[in-house]
Amino acid sequence: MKIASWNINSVRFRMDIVARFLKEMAPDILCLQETKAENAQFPMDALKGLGYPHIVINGQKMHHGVAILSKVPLVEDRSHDWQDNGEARHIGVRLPNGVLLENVYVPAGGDIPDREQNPKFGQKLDFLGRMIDWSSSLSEPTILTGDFNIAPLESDVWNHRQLIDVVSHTPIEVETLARLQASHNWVDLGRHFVPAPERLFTWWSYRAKDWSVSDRGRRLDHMWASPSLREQAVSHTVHEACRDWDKPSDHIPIVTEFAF
DNA sequence: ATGGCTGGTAGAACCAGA
Repeated sequence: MKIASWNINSVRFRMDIVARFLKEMAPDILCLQETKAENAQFPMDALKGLGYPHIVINGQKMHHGVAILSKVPLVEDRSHDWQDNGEARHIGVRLPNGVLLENVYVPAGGDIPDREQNPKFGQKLDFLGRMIDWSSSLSEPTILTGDFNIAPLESDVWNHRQLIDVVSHTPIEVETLARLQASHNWVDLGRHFVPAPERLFTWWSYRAKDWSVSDRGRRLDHMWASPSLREQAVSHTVHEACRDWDKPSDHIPIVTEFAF
């Protein structure tokens, strides 16, 4: 089973590349973040028509929003409000084999890496704190994927020294993400298959003149699994070509294949 | 030269992303 995750930055605006990705890569499941659509606006029929009849969504007006598209039945869908303000940033399901799949969109955290000056940064850390509480009591095999908005390792950014004070790579964020990882001994499948310090990015700013020439990327999107699932993960790939498709997202899709 | 852009929404000299 191939499970993909992609911050799509508006699912309606990017239906063409979503369709292209589903046709070319044919994942069994695609987790989307930043769908930017209310539930009533979600392109349900078009996506079902592409061979993904099982769809769960958690959307809101204008911002955020997550969804899971699947070829296989999904059960027990529910969402956690780790942001504690009603924002649509999580949806989770159980797969036919019993494995839990959790799709999360961690808040970006604003510009200034300081709780006092920038409440959004505090919200981001608090969001992760609630995830740690949840993760610490997990007892079932689980896949946690999505846009974590943190690049934890030095080799997860184009320049560690230049980004050390930039939100997404600051020490407090990296430490907090490490506590989340330790709370369930999560396996970081990206680095399981592409060990540091090999280059591995999933996001490039829209502002670069040519994203691939400057290559100022960060690894913000992740696929984590419970330790009991480690041996069932068979590959992990990121699809940089999608960053050059028409009207691209600033994130690229990541795909993990599991032997189930 | 990490903001130089982007989408959604309103109809902004906007907001948020990261």
